[in-house]
Formats: sequence, C-alpha cells, structure tokens
Amino acid sequence: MKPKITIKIIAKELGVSTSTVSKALRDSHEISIETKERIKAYADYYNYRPNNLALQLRNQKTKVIGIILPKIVHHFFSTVISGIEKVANERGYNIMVCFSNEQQQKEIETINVLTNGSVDGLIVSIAKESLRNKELNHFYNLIENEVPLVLFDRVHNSIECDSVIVDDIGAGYKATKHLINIGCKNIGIITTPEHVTVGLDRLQGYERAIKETGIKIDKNLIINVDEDEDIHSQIHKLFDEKIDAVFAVNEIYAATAIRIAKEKGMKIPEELSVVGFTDGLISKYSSPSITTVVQHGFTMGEQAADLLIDRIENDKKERTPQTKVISSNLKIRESSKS
Amino acid sequence: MKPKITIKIIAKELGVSTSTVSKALRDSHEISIETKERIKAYADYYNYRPNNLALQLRNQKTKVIGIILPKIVHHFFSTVISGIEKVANERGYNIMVCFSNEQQQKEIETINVLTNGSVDGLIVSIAKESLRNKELNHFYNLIENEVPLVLFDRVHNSIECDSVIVDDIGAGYKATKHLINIGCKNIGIITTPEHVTVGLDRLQGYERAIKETGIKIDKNLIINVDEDEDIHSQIHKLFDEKIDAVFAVNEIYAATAIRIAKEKGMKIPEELSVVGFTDGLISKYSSPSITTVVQHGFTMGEQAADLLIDRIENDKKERTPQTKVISSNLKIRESSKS
DNA sequence: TATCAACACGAAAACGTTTTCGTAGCATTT
DNA sequence: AAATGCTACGAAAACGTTTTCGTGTTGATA
Repeated sequence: MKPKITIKIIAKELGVSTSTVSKALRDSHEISIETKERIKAYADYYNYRPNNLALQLRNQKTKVIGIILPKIVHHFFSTVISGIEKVANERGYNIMVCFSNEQQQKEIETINVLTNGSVDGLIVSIAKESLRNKELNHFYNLIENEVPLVLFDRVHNSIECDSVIVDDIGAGYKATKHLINIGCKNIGIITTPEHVTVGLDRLQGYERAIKETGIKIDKNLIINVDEDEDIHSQIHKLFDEKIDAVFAVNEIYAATAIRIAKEKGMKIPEELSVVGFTDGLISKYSSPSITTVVQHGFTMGEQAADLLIDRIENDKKERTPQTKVISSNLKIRESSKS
Repeated sequence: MKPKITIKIIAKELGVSTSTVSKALRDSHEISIETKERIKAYADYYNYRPNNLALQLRNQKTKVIGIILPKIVHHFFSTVISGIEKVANERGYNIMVCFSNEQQQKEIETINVLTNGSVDGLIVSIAKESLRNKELNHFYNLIENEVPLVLFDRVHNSIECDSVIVDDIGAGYKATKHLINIGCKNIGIITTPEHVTVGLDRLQGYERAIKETGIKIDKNLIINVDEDEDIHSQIHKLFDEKIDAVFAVNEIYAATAIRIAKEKGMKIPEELSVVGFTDGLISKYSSPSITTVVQHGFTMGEQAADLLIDRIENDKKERTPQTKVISSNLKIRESSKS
C-alpha cells in the first residue's frame, strides 16, 4: 500500500505547522484566507483524507458497531445484518461482523477482541452453546464494564441490556390459530430442543391456541428436533400420528414436512396444511409455496442498531434497558387452505 | 463505556515508566524479575488488555479486511462471507462488511471510507451499476495506490488485481451437457441481461454444448431477464416455445420456471427437466428438489481471503496478479431425470 | 509614544502503544 | 584507582489527528 499523504507532510511541504494545516482544512477563522486556500489547494491536489485510526484514537470512538452472530448462512440473520447496516450507515457507523459458530469459546474470544477498542458497542445474538450451558459471564462482564450492548432474537433475561425480540409466543399462537380457523383438528408441531428459547416460546403459543379450543395437548404431536441427528427421520415420526396440519418453527422443518407428506402421497393443502416460520426464499419459491410467520428481520436489525447507537451517543443519561418486541404476521400462501 | 486500564495508568500507580510496563508485559529481559512480576500481577488483576487502536496506529496495520458486496441477503454471498471469515480468523484478521446495494455511488463512498486507514485490504464483488456503466475508476485508483485488492465473482479484466471466479463457461457447458445427455432436445435458457458477465459466460457454455450436438441455436429459447420488470411474466414467454428442458442461471429463475411448468400441468422431470445454478436452500428443499450447479461460495471466500492476506503480508515482493478459477460441479437432484 | 486589541500562526499535549537510545549505579577487571 | 561491562530502568520519538494556549506582529487608540 502506498503511503498516504498526511497533515504532517502537507505542513512540511508548505512550510507551516500541522496545527495550521488542520485548522485550515477545517476552515478555521484563525487562519488567513490566503493560507487556507494554499493549503486546501495542496490537500485537494494530493487527495488528502484524514486517517481514520488517528481520529478514532484521538476521539476515543471508532464509529464501528460490532455484530456477533451464531452464523450467517441463514436468511434471517443476513436480513438482520442488512437492517443493522442500513441504520448504521445512515448514522455514520460501519459494521464489523463476526461469527460465534454457535460456540461459546469463540463467542468469548470475539467479544474480547472487539471490545479492545475496535468498536463502540455490540449487537449480539447468543450462541446456542452459551444458552445451553447457561454460561453467560462474558455478557455480565460487558454490562459490568458498561459496554453498549443490544441482544436480539436469542436473548437471556438475566442480562440487563437493550434487546429486540420477536413475539414468539404470539407468533406461535397466530400460526396455530390460523390452522384451527381453517378447520384443522390434529395439529402437529415441529420445534427445537427446549433450551432454545425461540422454539419454546413458539410451542407455548401453540399450546395456548390448542387449549383454547378445549382440546387436550397430545404430546405425540410435539416433535423436538435435535439438529445433531438426522432431521428427516425425526420429523418422519410425526407422520405416524393422525394429523391434518403441521406447524414448523422454521423454514427447513416446514419444507422437510412437505417433502415427507408428498412422499406419503398426502395432498397439500387438501389433506395437510403446513405453516412455517421465517419468511425466506424457501417458503416463497417452493411449490406449493408455504404459509409462514414473517419475521421482519430487517426491522429487527434497524431497531437494534437504533437502540445501540442511542445508547452509545447518550453515554451520560443512563436509560433503563429497553426491550422492543417485533410483532410478526402471517403470510398466507398455498400450503394452507383458506 | 467504562474507561479501560492503560499502560499509562499502570505506570503511574506502580511508580515506573510506561516503557518499563510495556517491556515487562512483553517479558523483556531488560526488566528485573521482581519488577516484571509486580507489573504482571497488577495488570492481571485489573484485566489489562492493550488498546487495539493504539496498536493499529503504531503498527500501521489494522488486521482488518474490508468486504464490499452488492447485497447480503443472498445465499451465495453469505456463503462467501463465511469462507472469508474462516480464513481471516485463522490468520488473525477481522472482517468489516459493507454493501454497495448494487449502486456505484455507494460503492465509491464505501471504498473511500474503508481505505482511510480502517482496513489493510479489500475483497469486493462489483456492483451491477458500475459494471453496466463501465465506470471503474474507483478501482483503478485502488490499484494506483497499491491497495491490496481481491475481486471475486463479479470481476472485470481491466482491473489488474487478484481475483477468484467461477468457471462460468464450463459450468454452463456442464449443465447443458447434462440435459443433452439425459435426452433433452429443446433446451431453453433463462439468463441475465448481457452486461452481467456471469450470465453471459453461462450462456456461452450453453451455446457451446448445444452447437456440439449439431443443433442450431434458437434465439427464442434464450430469455434475458430484466430484473426491473416482472420476472414471472418474462419467464412465462419461454413456455410458449416447445421445450423439454430449462437451464436457469440462478435458483430463483429455476424455481420460477418450475412453478410455471406446474401451473401448465407439465410433469417434472418427465416432461420438463430443470437445472439451476447456486446450490442454495431453495434448490435443496423445494419439491421436486432442483438439480443445480453448485458454486462453492465457501471455497471462493477462503481463496479470496488467502490471496488478499498473502498480498497484504508480502508487500515487498510484487507478485503478478493471480486469478483462481473455482470449478463448479453438478448436483443432480429430482428436477432432471437420470 | 506607550497601550491594547486583533490577527495569524506555532508549540505542545493528548489519545495508547512500542522501541531505540541513553545512563545511573554497581561490580568486575587491569 | 581508573577503565570497563552489566543490569535495570527512563526519556523521547513515532504513528496522525485535534485543540488549547501562548506569542510575535501589526495597526489603532489614548
């Protein structure tokens, strides 16, 4: 990389001091018009632009937001990034993206690296392993050190910080209610293991909707998918039961259910209605297209970024932590009869 | 954010100079064992970690790679990021991700911001608008200033830098050849406008495969999709022709083609075989699952990162620009008969 | 003519770190 | 007793900015 032109160089070449150059470039009244013009012309000609690192060190702020995600190859997360980036950009920030790969150790290391002065604050969705172990000390430390922090989607209420979440209970309720309304009687649910909060919440919404109809919850209709095992065969078990509808807590489970149903010769939506979660490309482009709970990842990202930047820029006024609940809505497509 | 402990503070508290503290923490032989232990104990107790900004300014390197993508909500690009991040991480770098949103102006601005000292090098996939306008001055400037740069996927051969590309011609050939081999006679292709190189290359591969069979290219079987218009209706026109196979240059075109075929009552793969591009989730989970050219985005990311970091760290020895061609292979699924 | 303000600029500190060089104090050698 | 060599540390510069404060020169005022 070619050395870049600096204020120092300009000062030396023009026979003035660095203070004069700095002031001239910022159009200070302290500098005479002629000098200003001379300096500006020179700077312009050599395409001077101030060095960011120097500014960051001096101003003690980086204008960078750190983002730590469990993974990125996932429609929801990339959508969130997109939302964060939009707001960050508008408010003069850049984003530095890292991944925990769902591993607690990498989450800890990444937090360490980023908080050594590289970023002004963090937006995080917690790794599964950390949630499972309930080992959240690295987050408590952030709070302790007053590092601006916003959690989203995968959060934990023992961590006192701003957060942005989906109304998962409400969403599970809405999805199930929709299936009930179109006349389904035996509704299975495909969800995550219990330590994943989002799956648990969606299940709660499901149970509430079912109970309202007076029907008893049938444990056999609840599948907790363990992602370390074969997904297909786990979901397959649900089809041993008599079902006329499936609520899946993500796109992939939904698509897999549809595939199994087709293999069994079940017609969709005539014999089986399916509702998924996350409005990604699979739901939109598979045939039949899949009715889903749309998760507004973009909005979540925007809100998270706004919360974080507000927090960063109002360091003085200690606001009590806020939780923004993003309500989701149902996008009805071909996989559920209307 | 709480003020962090610095070498200065340690020095003052312990009544020594900053040089002594710095040397002690780096275990220099210049410092007596007792002093070293005293300083280390203190630093440890207060959890001292060196400030990254200061190091970056002093070392004149950031250990950060800038990534500029046209968009992120796209399986291919997020896969590439994933690959870049993996290698970057292994080699001690972080990534700073920005988006051009396909706009030339934002691409220019982003490059400007990142090259003001925030990153050691750039990995970029060029925005459509820049390619269409053939306005690539901002890239020529990077070369001029010897900024380490790696382009991937959307590249341009007038820019003299390392690059990582897919063998799109070969891929188009392979996909078409497969359709010919399974007995298809009238193969349509759904591709992009001509200024998008990848689409053009894939079309070339298609044409080569067709010509090899002795059949003449039928212009009516070539659809150039303009993404500003309605995709569905443009693709629909292809079905006015007599076709028994479709090669689509991306997942979405493929899925759309399948949808239209189904609407028309055509059986897949019996009456129509479909091959897509990009091995994303749609292809995998739609039913029928879609035969695709798998694009190895992860590998591309890894290679790009390795090229860039090599370039950054061997600033002296001027290597001539390299181009890595990642060959793609066909993943045969249900949408093409075997 | 002495005083004072305005003008235009420079010196220096600050941000946090590393590294080169210098040196005080002591012990060893001639 | 003088010269030499270690040991253990400190001063200062460097990275590139911004900003506070000081100051020499000019011109106007009393």
